[in-house]
Amino acid sequence: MPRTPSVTRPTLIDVAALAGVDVSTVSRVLSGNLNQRVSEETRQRIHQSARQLDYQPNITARSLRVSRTFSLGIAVPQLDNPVFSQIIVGAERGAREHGYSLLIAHIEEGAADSDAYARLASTNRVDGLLVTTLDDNSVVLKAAKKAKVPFVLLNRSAQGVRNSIYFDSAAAARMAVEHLIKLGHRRIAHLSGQLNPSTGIGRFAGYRDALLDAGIAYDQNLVAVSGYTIKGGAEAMREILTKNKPLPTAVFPITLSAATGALMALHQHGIRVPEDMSLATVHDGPIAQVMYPPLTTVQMPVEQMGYDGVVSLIELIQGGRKRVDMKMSPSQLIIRGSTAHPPSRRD
Amino acid sequence: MPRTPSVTRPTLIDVAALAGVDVSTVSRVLSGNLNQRVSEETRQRIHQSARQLDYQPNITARSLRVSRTFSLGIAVPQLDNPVFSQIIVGAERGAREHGYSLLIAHIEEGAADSDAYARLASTNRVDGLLVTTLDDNSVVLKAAKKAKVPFVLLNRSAQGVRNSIYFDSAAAARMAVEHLIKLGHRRIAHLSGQLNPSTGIGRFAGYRDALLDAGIAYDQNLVAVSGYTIKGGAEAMREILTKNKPLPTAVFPITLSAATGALMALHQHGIRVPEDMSLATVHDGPIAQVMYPPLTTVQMPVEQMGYDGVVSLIELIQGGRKRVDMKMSPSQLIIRGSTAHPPSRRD
DNA sequence: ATGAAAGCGCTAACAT
DNA sequence: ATGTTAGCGCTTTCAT
Repeated sequence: MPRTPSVTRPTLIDVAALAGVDVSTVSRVLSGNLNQRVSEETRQRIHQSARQLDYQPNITARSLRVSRTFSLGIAVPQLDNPVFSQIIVGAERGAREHGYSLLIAHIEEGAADSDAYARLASTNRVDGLLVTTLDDNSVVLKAAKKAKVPFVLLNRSAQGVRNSIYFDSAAAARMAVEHLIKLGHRRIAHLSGQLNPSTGIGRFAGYRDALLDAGIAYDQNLVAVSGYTIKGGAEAMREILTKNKPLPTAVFPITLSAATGALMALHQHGIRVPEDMSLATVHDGPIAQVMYPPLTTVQMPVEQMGYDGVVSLIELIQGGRKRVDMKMSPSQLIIRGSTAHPPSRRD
Repeated sequence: MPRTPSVTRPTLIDVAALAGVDVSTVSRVLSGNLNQRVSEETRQRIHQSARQLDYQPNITARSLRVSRTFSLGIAVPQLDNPVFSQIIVGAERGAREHGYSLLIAHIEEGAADSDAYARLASTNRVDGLLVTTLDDNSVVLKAAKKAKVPFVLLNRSAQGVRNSIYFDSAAAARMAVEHLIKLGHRRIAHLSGQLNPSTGIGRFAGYRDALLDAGIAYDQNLVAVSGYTIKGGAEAMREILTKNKPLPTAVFPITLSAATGALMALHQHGIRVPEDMSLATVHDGPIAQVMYPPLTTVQMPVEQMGYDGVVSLIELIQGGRKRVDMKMSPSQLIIRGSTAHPPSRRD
C-alpha cells in the first residue's frame, strides 16, 4: 500500500511553487478578494494548482494574521427548550453563510458559571457573542460585558445593553388573548413569567390590555407564575384549577413550554381541551402541531432571530454597524384545535 | 473619561518585559506545563505580572504553532430532540473540562449538506469530529471519513467505522418489555425505528426476544414504524389502534420522542394511560417526568455518552488511544405512572 | 501585475 | 535555570 506522499497539508507555498508564482500572488487570488489586479492567466493557473493539490486554507494562520477568529460564541442556559434550539439553528445558518463558525457554551444551571462568556472570549476564541438568558440574569449580562467583544442580547432587551433583538411580546400576547375573547371567553387565566421587565411583563401587559379593551375586569386569581418550563406550566395550571371554583374557560400560558405542561395538567384532571377549556399561547414549534389537541399559537420568528442575531453581530464586528435594536413582530396567529367557543356563551 | 491605555491585548512580550525575563520563560511558566525547570522566584514574578496585566493567552497563535485548534466539531441532524441536546450538553462539558471548545454544525434535513463535516474539518477548524446521524446515513459517514480528522460515531455503530459509542439497545428494550410482561401484559405493541442495523434492529430484537422468552407469539400487526419523531410516534400509534380490533394492552415506543407522540394520540382517542393501555419506553429525560402520566422508561446515559465521546476523541487526537468501541448499558428502569396491570388479567 | 519581506503571538529546539 | 532563535501559514505593505 503506497504511503501518503505527505503528512502535512499543502500550503500557499506549495500552490505557489506549482503555479510558478509568489505566495503573495496566490494569497491575492485565493483570499477571494476580487478586484485585486491579477492577470486572468495567472489567476487560472493558480486556481488550477490549488485544485490539483486540494488546497484548503489554514484558518488559524489567517486568524493570527488578521486578528480575527471568524468564530462566534453562543451561550445558552438550557438546550432542551425549543426557543434555544431554534435560536441555535438560525444562528448556525447565519454564521455558516457568512464564513463564521459557531461555538456553543452551555451555562450550567445556577452555577456562578456565567464566566462561560469569559471562557469563550477571554482566550480570544471568538470575535463576538450571542447572549441568551432565561431570567434577566444580570450576572450573565455583566459577564458578557466583561468579555470585551461585541455581543448581542437575544430574546429580550435590558437596561444598559445597547445591542439586542427581542420580540414585541405585548403584541403577541394581545393577539392570543384577543382571539380567545373573540371566541366568547371572558374568564381567561394566564400562566405568567417571572414578571420581570421584559418578556414576562410584556406578555402580561398584552394579556391585561386585551382584557381591558374588552371591558373584562382583571382578576388576580386567574394569574399564576409558571416561568418557562414544562414543569412550571403544569404546576401553575394546577394552581389555577385549585384556586378558582367556577373554572376559567380559557388559559393563556406565556410560552410553548408552559403550554405543554398546562396541557398535561388538564389531561390529568380530565378537563377536555377545547370543549371544557381553550388554550392559546405564544411561540410556535413542531411540537405544537403534534400535541393533542394541536395548539393555537402566535408564531414567533425565533429561528429568524438567531439568524438576524449573528448577521447583526457580524456587522458590529466588522464596524459596519454601531448599534442593534430590533423589535421583532409576531408573524401571525395559527388557529389549531386547542381553542373553541366556551362551553356556554353566557358569562 | 480616560482612554483605555492600549487597544491591543497584552502578549507574552508585555508580561516578559514587566517581569524582566525572556518570553520563552514566560511561556514555560504560563503554558501550565509543570516540571519545567523554572526557579520558584521567577515563577512567582511572572504570575504576578500576568495577573497585573490581565494577560490572556492568544489561542490562535498557540494553535498555529502547535498545529492543533483545541476545538472539536459536532454535527447534529436535529436540535429539537432530547437525544441530541443531551449529547451536546455532555460533549460541551467534556470539552470545556479538557480545554477544548465545541463547534456546532446543524445538518439541514435532506440536503446533500453532509459536507457539514467537510466545512468543519477541511479548513482546519477542528481537531476532531463527533458524528451523529438519525438513520444510518452513509452519506454522513462518508463525509466524516473524508474529513481526515479522527471522528467518533455516537449513538450507534456502523460497518467500517472504527470509533463509536453506542447503547446496548437490545438490553434496554428487553428491560422495558419484560417490565410490561411482568405486569401481566401479553399483547404488547411496538413502535419501531427504521429497522436498520443498529438502534432500530437492536430494540426490535430486545422486544422480540423478551416476548419469546415469555412464550408470547410475535404478531406483526402489533408493530408499526414510527421513526424517532413525535409526529412519527403519533402516526404509528394511530396505525396500531386502527389495525388491531381487540386493542393491545401495552405499547413500547422505541424512544422518548415516539412515546410523546404516542401518548398524544392515545389522549386523542380517549384511551386512558395506564388504565386502558400501559406505555413504557427507552431514554429518560426531563419531559418524561412532567407528561401526564409520567413515563415509565429505561434510563440511558445519553449525556454521559456525549461526555465520553469527547474524552475518547481527545485521547484519539493525542495519540493515547487507537480505537473507541464502547457499548453503554442502560442504567435502570424508572417506573412511573404510565404502566400498570392490564385491564383484565385474562389474555 | 507580481515579488520581497515583515510579522501576527506563540512554542520548542538549541544554546548557554 | 534562563535566553536566543526559528518558524507555524497567512496577509499586507512596499517595492519593482
